[in-house]
Amino acid sequence: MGSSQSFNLYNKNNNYPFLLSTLLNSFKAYCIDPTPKAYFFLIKNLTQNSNFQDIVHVLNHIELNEKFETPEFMLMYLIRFYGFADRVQDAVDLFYRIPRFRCTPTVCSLNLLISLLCRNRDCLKMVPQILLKSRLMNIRVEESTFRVLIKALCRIKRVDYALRIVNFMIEDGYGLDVKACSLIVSSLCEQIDLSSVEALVVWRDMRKLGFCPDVMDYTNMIKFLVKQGSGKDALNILNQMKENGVKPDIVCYTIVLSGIVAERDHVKLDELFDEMIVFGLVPDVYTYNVYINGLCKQNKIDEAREIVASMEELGSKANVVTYNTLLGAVCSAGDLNKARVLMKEMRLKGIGLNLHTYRIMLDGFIRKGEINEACSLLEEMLEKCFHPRTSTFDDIIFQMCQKGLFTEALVLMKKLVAKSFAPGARAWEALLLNSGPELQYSEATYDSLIIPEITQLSKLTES
DNA sequence: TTAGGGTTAG
Repeated sequence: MGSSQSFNLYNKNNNYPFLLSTLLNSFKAYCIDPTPKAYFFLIKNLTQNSNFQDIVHVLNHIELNEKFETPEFMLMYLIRFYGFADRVQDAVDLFYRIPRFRCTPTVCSLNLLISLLCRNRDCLKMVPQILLKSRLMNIRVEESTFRVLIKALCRIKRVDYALRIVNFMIEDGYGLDVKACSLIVSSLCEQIDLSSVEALVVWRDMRKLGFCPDVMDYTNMIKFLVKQGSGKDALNILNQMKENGVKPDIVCYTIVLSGIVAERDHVKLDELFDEMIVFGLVPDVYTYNVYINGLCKQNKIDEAREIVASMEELGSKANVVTYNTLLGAVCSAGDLNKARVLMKEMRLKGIGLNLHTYRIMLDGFIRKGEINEACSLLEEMLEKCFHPRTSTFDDIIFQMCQKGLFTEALVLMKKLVAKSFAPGARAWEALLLNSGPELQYSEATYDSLIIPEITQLSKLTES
């Protein structure tokens, strides 16, 4: 589109695109040569309008008709532009062509090109070739280049290769790249297939290479281990940290504590919490939430409530997570009265209920067969545009039908379908099974409610 | 030296 437009604007005398000939003419009028800056202005204008064709003309012109050394940043600007416009081949071609603009390419262009190629799995294959060719172009590869590669390898989940590059760098006399090591640790959490054992090997190898992790590195490592369910390993890393004179902070402790809670090591939980206090760290709402969760897992709900009271006295306000934790415990203990009190408390404190609050409460009410409350909660939830689980609909409708609340169940069903929610087979089955003659609803109800409902549902499930 | 990084949920 842009090309046909610019074609009309071509100057008939010199066959240059309009903007280029305008630039050349205005400089000619003052009897001076166009400067690289002027070309850069032109190029920026053309990229803003994605005028690819005219860019080609301008580049050809600079290459063939100008004498100045083109500043590298100008060409880098274009390489980046091509990269982000998904014209990777153009970016690569321009990179190889840099010397023809009387410009000496540096590692900056190389790093830029590699980072662009690393954005895409297919383009990544071009990287080795580029690295080889860049040597012929006399570009000196730097630590920064390796870092770009390491980042890319971490992103495509090849920590092993990333670590190999770290090793190559050391063999090549670059020394240990601390930033690269940090990069590797911080990418651990995104490595889905990596086991905690493998991660610990990577960690140990880097330590052997002389890597001195900082708080952030330790925290990332601990986070990974906890995520993998290795709370004990996380605790070991915390101890390593202390031995190495790096002070764990509240975030660090909070993550380890959550790992300990997950392992249900309640003795250790108390020990570590106390240790943290002794070290002078002040727990915040995150820490308290983890601790409260630990207490709830032990069914110590009253103790948990005491903690909530005391944490508020100490200045950290309970939040929706605190209450969801308590509600979850109370509901699974089947103590709906306590749950009702807690909900009231939340509303009084102005703590907004979130998706999880509703899900926890609904599960609690449904399990106890409190269908009326479940229904009004469901309505409230839908008004706030939170999505209940399909099984929740099914449970409610199933129980309504069992209690003979057939008409109510149909009304609810209608509401749900109108909101494009698709209840599961169990809900429909319950409705249909209850539509026997003993329930004595009219044929008109059947025709006006059930049939259209089923028709709509089948459409929903098809799409 | 600073921030960043952290909490619940079948």
